[in-house]
Amino acid sequence: MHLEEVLAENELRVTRPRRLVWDILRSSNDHLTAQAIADAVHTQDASINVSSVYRALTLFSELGIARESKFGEDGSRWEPAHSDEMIHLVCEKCGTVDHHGGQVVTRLRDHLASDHGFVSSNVNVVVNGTCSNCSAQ
Amino acid sequence: MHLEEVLAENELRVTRPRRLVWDILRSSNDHLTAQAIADAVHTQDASINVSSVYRALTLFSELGIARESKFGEDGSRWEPAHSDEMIHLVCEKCGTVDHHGGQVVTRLRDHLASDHGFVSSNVNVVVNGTCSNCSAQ
DNA sequence: GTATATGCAAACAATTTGCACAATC
DNA sequence: GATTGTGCAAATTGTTTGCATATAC
Repeated sequence: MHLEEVLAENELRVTRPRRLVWDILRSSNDHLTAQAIADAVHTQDASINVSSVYRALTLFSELGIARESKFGEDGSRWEPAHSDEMIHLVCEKCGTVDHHGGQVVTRLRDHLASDHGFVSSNVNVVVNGTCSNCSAQ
Repeated sequence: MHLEEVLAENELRVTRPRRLVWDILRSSNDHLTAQAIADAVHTQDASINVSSVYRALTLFSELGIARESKFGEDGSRWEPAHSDEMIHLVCEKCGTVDHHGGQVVTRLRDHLASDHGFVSSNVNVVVNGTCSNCSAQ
């Protein structure tokens, strides 16, 4: 997916802050906080402000190309919007956040729609627990 | 479940703030924000401070009798910890938050444990979308 | 009576906003 | 060149904390 296109389609401009935020979002497979993104942006261009990072993230979310999840400490986490929704597995021991897409979410959506008439636009699953690594010890 | 017992078991004291916060949590079937709880507490005893509300909620969560969920605006939401975990259905049109317990969560936990070795302690599912009422219009 | 909890006010942290200037199209 | 986006600094909002006092046991 090209940022340029999405922005152009909506008559929005391609700016350096937006470019950098997007590249960082895409290249990381973690769920980054706005602050972490801002820090990463900063290593490439120290003149870019946190508020621009927030504005970019909010915009991307409205455009449907990024998603916000709330879990853990330190505020919201951000990730590029994948076509299949993600389950976040947060290990309480080592702190690792793993993701895990798949049919579980799809089945949940189907179930809610058919049996409860609830049409879901956005599913957010956060599971706290102990990952297999830490269980083994 | 009696607050008294749980507190006594842990050699903690039954105080007016804790009593009121607990009663409000139990009597509401909404997911209340700390502020909403503080407001409700205030109608009964205006001398009770927000910080005591936060302290009570944090304590209840540590004791396993309350649960924190992060969704929507205005910070975390709180509810009494039910034996079966809840799915939160947040309607984007009317703002209603419905809950919906059941096997979906249980099945998810089983799946994660058996197929991925992830032992879940706490599952939090937030689904945004349109409720049946609003879809009908 | 003693330890634990509280109220208060101040500190913190995440996020938002108004505005003059800068950069994109 | 017009308009949209940015940096900055200040405002907001949710939450936490240190400390002297009050309260439950």
